[in-house]
Amino acid sequence: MTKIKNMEEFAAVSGISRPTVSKYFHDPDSVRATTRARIEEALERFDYRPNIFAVNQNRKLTKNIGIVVPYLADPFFVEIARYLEQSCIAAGYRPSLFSSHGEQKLENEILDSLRSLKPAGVLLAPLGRASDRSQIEKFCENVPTILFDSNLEGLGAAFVGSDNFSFVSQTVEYMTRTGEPPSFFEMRTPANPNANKRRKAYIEVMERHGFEPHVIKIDGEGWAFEEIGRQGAARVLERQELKTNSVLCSNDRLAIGFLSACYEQGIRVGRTADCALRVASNDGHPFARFTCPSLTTAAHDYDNVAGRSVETLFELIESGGKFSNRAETLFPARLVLRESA
Amino acid sequence: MTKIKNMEEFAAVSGISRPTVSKYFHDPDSVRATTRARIEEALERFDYRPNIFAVNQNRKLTKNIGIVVPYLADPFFVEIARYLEQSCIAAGYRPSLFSSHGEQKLENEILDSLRSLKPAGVLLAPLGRASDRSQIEKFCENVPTILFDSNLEGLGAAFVGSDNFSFVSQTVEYMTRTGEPPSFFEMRTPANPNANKRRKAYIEVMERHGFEPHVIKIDGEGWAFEEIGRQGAARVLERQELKTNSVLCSNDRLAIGFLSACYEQGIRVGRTADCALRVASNDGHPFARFTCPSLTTAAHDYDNVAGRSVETLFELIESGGKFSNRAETLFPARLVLRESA
DNA sequence: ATAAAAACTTTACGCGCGTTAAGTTTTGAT
DNA sequence: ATCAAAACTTAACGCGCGTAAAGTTTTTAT
Repeated sequence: MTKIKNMEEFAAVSGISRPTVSKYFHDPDSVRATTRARIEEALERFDYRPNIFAVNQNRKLTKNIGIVVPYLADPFFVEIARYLEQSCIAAGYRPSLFSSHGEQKLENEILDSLRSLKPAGVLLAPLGRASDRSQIEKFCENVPTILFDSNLEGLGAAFVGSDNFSFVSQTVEYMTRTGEPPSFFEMRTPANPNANKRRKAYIEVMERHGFEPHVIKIDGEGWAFEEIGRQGAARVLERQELKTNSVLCSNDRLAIGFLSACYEQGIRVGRTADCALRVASNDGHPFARFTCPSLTTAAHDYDNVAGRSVETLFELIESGGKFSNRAETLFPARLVLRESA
Repeated sequence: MTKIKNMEEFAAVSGISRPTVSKYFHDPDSVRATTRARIEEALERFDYRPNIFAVNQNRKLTKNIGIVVPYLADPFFVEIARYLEQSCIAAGYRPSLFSSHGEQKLENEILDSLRSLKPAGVLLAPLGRASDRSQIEKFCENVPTILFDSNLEGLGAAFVGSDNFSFVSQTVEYMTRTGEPPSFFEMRTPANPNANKRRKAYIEVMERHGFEPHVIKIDGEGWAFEEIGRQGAARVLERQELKTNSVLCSNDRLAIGFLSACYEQGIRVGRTADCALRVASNDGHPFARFTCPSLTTAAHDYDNVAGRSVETLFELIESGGKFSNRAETLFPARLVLRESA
């Protein structure tokens, strides 16, 4: 069996002309059934596939899709990325995964190298506060981009994410209904715009129920949320800054740190009578099941956020890269009751 | 300012001929200093960069490097991947990150799509037991590949990983020195060859110290180690199958599940007198700091494993893709003492 | 059966760059 | 100043494929 070097040779052994073979690889349904059969039969005898570099050089639009997440060490983004990758592959695209690892410089570099990939579209979960807004703006002008998870107002052709109000209202209402109203535990300078929306939602829901909001802001920079949460919680607990026996953490990774601090100080967390504190949180982190105690949390609707993101991107690509108006789709959270609250 | 379309135009505005410009982009030091200066000056005035598809089509060897990990939801691999990515970029290569997500089908697909990327080299952490050995073998014949983390005997040009004996001997010796000898807690059918080496090391070290080894094998398939560990531990604890008050988990993710089960059953874990059980583990998982109690573990030497892997790959690339013999480099573990043991 | 439409074939050019060959200029050592 | 080596320039071909144009065959509709 001779090695097939290029489409010319493959066309020869399949008995079909090269332009038709080229058409087939672009879209198998664009050729006659009998032709398709002959090509596919040849495809089984010889393992040929078009040189993607040559293909991408000559097509105006590649089949590449960029997936950018801010922090891959967060299993939440890994989950989302996995779903996005597979949806892209299923639709015949070639996804490439990138993580900004929490750094603006890296995010910019990724956008830069993404540009040269001439992608059909990009799914971008930006860093948020640390993002270089002007760079992302420029990027979105040239490349069809859907923002997800973290919304940068006005940027990208559309945004798909979670409804932060839904997260917080569910957790706050659950906690107040079954116990004392919670304090809100967050970073002083959150990395992510979702955090601000969650704080606002907390205040609004608390006031609506006639409770006085109590926001605890802890110091810390960067994306090492667990450690920041642990140290912040340690201080808060030592100084007894909690007004009630109930805490709502802005996100699960802070909560993981919080629970760690509680354990270290011998403070028993849970909803049972023998516990001194209840802790709930937001995100539905994959590890929330394994904290001690297991973490009550309002979970992202992973499947819908990821699914809608790719759907929207495909629509965008088919629309030629532009939408007439920028839609924002928000999915509500699903409250997951566990032992911590 | 006119837009530069291709190298021809860029050569024109820089006043240098296209072949020389091409040479510059291949290696800036290969042209005369004055020439380099003129090109770089033009580079500042116009933002041009070579079309990577055209470049890759024509170069025998691309500057692409594939990084494949078995399970990205494990932050351990994210850490390694981050280091590998940055080393590749620093060396002028373009890394692409892939995760097999624990599935053989995906691992094979990744190798397949990697082939068409014509990479200069690949850093592959295989699934292990779930890997399709023959597929990986074929792949390694055609693409310069360094295996890391998980060794498949004889495959790849070299292997870089951790010395499992060092992990287990340190943890076992520490535990026996400061308390009772541990039972070994692992999956009956581990996903990874490292697990087997750890078991063997456990048995050897125990026997060397005159203790009877006690291996506890729990059921469970797949890569959801935390949940497998939790359920397995729950059974073990209920049936009181432990011979001593001391457990060594094969890896940190199992240990996270183990600690979770202990907490659920009200079993206090730690090295202090008021604790019923000591639990240690292996890997140095980024979350091990935040378990309750914090997890004593033998940590991978991340930096060295990652650093040596890329170094070896670069050597391999420079050697033309073949080594005369297949070296296996193992780095010892670093024992991290925390509260759990 | 017949004509129009659809799908195909052949031919040929272009994409952007790597690379080579032959000739020219610059460099640096003597 | 002299000359060989080094670095450059011009010219040209090739990579593998997209794609367009013109002509031919097959399909579909009437």
